Amino acid sequence: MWLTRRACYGLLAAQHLAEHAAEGSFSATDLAELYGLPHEALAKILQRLAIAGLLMSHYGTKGGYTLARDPQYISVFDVIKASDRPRRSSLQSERQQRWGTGNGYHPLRMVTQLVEDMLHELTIKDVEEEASSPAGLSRDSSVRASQLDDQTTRSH
Amino acid sequence: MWLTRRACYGLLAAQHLAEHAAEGSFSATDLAELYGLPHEALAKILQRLAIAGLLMSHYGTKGGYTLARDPQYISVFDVIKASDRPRRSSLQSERQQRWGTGNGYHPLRMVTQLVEDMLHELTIKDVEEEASSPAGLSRDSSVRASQLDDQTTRSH
DNA sequence: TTAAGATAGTACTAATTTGGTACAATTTAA
DNA sequence: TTAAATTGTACCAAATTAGTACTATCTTAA
Repeated sequence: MWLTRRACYGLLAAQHLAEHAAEGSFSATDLAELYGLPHEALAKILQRLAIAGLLMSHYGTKGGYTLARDPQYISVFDVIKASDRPRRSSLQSERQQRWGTGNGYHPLRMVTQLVEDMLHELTIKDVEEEASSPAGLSRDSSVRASQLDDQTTRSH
Repeated sequence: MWLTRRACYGLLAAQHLAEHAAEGSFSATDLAELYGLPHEALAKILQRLAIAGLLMSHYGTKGGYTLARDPQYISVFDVIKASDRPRRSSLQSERQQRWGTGNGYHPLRMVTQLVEDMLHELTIKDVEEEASSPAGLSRDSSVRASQLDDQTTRSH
């Protein structure tokens, strides 16, 4: 519905690196072949993830990318944002002033904020665990639990 | 970050109609002038919301739009979807087959599903209440609570 | 009955974003 | 030194999105 292709590539790569962390680094070529993705496009996204500090890049013949830190400390939000990064063009700023953090129009701010908070709490580890168990959505994830406790202060 | 302009317009209109429900109907012209939005563009979105059954349209000189049902029964997801509606073109279907409900690539499905579920439970009433009280995000909303209970089957 | 003001619907154009490619430079390991 | 990898930039094509114009239809009020 709303995930861009680039965000998908980024999440896919992050998830793969998390799942196969034991096997060392994977190059852009490796990942492109594994998932049938366009090589150059994927490479550019991996670069962005590396610049954002989410991946570590390794030059040279046996180089490639590995996760920069533990999957549970990499949020889905970070990956999406880094993958889609160069979205800060001329009009975007004007748009942000009117719809984003700016004044007026709170209702929209609320909606975006809510989604962003959720994506912020969701980690690559959660995604990777989900990918392993093909059943319904995550069972144990403390993710939404903690988020919930933050926002709904109801007696329980 | 991800809300389209049309979705913003739609949410804005829905929120306004919810907040000023007592004042009767508002025409596209009314809303466009109130918020400084392009008239024709807004009108088209209001039409879509009406077609989707979220708004009721009233012809004639003193016509306009009103909410079709109580704000607490209109989800943000519905409004966004109706506002952006004609997104079912050729490539979209191919894209959905690869990234959506289709096979492989679960991790992405999980993320989108999670967000959609949240937007599904979030209602215009929640948004409207938030707009009224400029404090932090909603306190009482049973929204995420129910969602949580659905998805995390942990002993409690 | 008529005119005004509103929605309904279609077609079209422009702008922006997105997806993808190409290529040169740099770095590392064998 | 050479091959294989990342880095970085520039660019193009396609798709989506935003917006405009115009006509038809309907309802109310004068």
